[in-house]
Amino acid sequence: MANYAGVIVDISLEKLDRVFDYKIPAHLEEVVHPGVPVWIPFGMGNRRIKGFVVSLSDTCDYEECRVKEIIGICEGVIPVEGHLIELAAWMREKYGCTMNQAMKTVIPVKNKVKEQTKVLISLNTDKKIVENYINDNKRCKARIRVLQILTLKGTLEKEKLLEKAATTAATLKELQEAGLIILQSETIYRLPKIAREEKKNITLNKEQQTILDTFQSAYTQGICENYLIHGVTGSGKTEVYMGMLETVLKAGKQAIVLIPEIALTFQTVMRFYGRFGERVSVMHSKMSAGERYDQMERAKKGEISVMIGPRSAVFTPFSNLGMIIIDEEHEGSYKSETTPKYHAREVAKKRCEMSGASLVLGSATPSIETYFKASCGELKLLKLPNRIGDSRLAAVQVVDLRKELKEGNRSVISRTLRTQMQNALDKNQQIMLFLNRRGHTGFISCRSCGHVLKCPHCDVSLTLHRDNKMRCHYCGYEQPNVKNCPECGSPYIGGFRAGTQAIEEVVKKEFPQARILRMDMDTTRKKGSYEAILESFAKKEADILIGTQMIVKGHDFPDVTLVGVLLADLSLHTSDYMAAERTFQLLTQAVGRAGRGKVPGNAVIQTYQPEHYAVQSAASQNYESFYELEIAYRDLMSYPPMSGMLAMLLQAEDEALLETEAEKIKTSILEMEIPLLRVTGPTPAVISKLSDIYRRVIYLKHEDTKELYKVREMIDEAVKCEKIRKEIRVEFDENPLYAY
DNA sequence: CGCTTGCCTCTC
DNA sequence: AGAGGCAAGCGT
Repeated sequence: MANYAGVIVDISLEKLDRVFDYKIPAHLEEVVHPGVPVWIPFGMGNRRIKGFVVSLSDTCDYEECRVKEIIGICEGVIPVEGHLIELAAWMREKYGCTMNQAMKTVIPVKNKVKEQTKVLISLNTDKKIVENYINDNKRCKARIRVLQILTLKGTLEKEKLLEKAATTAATLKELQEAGLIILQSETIYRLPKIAREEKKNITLNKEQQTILDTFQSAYTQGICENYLIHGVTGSGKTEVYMGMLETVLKAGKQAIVLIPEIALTFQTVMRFYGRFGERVSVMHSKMSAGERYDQMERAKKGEISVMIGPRSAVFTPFSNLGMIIIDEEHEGSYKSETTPKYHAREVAKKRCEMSGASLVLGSATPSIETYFKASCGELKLLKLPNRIGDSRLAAVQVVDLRKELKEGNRSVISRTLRTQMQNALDKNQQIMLFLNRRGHTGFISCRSCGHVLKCPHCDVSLTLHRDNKMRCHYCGYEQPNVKNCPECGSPYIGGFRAGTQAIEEVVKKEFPQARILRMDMDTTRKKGSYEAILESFAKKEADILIGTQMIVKGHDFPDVTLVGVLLADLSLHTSDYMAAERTFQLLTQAVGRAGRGKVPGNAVIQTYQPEHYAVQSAASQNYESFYELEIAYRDLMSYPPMSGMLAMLLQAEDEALLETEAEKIKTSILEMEIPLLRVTGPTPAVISKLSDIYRRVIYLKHEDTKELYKVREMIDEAVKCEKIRKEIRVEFDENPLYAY
């Protein structure tokens, strides 16, 4: 029996980021294991602090007489088994955070958060009594409206009912007192109980079945492989996931399904729920910590076998994990923005490795990194090249906006797009217009020839700053702004200013008879409005939906036959190396929205750079051709995945100090004399000043990520022994998704 | 001369 | 993080 426990204290501080030994009192011997949260006396005052047991031992390396005893087990925190502790240790190494930070990400902690509930209202009596009541109380118009709606719809949410009946809570109270309706509170995350009718036998097509067979035969032989399912939009990946899940569940194991944003794929969730019923649980991204905790607890207790959720669901404490599925694996939301800046894909891979589970990645547009791994054989590539049923991929046309301008059309809508829109409207079909705007990173491009000003050293777009200078955010290169295009001399060169509002106005003017919905940050600010807009569009209450990225994902609209991408260039020139990849993904997903039903779809991509390979490959829906060109670019420029990249963000209030210290840090890195290490910067970050704190970035590149970790270690050490002024805050990010 | 005040150290 | 230790700062 172990006498001592190694404990990590719940204080996120580098100096305390180590294991402390504690005695295990006899009465706790049975319950103290690695992963168990405990109360411990800490410091001179013996204040009661939370800690996590990470190891057990018979001896201790510390003066026996000074070792204190564990007070007790900490309730309200789910203890996890050793695997997750190991995972936390791995995260500490990989992402350079403290053990405590890693533990906190891995272990679900209960916070006292007010329980979010919604009130459901339904009729209490049979229709006769209601009818009588209506007849007896003809004057009470509001009450009658409420009753009529309820007779029609059954159960409704309080807010919705009030809105529909155009009345207030007072009416409901009176009805409740009269005993005609019942109000019941329900925790908001609980999914509506839906009929299991969806459990109809789904027949897989040949391609789907082949993939499933491959998986099954390996799985039943106990071989756990990692897979990438590359399936075009609408190829029925979800059905394959379901088949795989069934195999895993049959083997008595549990599975985690990661999806980018729960709200976006509500339909998908319902399908899983319909098929596996009570064994499934869901974690909302909007769920409170307490609600997430409840779900985690259910998982720990073994009440459920499948957890569906966003990136944090990767830590679901299943003890017998058989598989992790990551749907839309290319999505950026799988990477955490806060320390530890982990990528769910990497964590999932590690977790699968540890518990002998299979990893299944799926996407229509896999990230370059993943596809690269697949081509190296690290992942087994499975393909679904065709859509299911008789729906076909949309026919895509690329419109050259330079030509359009030359021929006198200065509208945001090209003549081709206008004609197609008119066609669709005439046929009573729906249209989606998509503006792939991302931030206002002010790149400069030529309207005449499409030329974009780029950094001669880094091959990313230069960004225009207020001082009218153009800068590269990787290396700090700068040059004055230009008046004429350096390629063709045209004066029509400048930045873009386009918003969904402006476009809505243009469309209104051109198609006054069409009903238009707009979806962007402004119109979706209010809670629930996001779903409301999509629902309204699905019900065909509008002909045209105009929106940003958010309209591309999830949700099938079978009546959408035309998709227009208004300005493909917008995402093409965000100033980082992933711009082309992101553009290709967005365009492919956008184009994939068209023709999901029986009528074949059309798509129009408008751009000033029709020859760009991201545009070309998206138009021809050819992932492989895009990949080949993109990986060559990454290779040439030593960007990930061909090389490891580490962003180092330096922040301070004093700009001058920051500048000198940043230079010093760079020098000290260079003094390490790591062969083949490339260091760029320091350069002002994209957001060079944030709430009065100045920001500089240094980028490090090396083929071997271990060399980059060495640099990080050196800097961490320098921070610890204050070789780096403590006014400077240092933060690291491995393979950053966006430029800092 | 003694008491407040702010930095430094240590925490099993 | 937070409590105790210790030396510089200030008031009687």
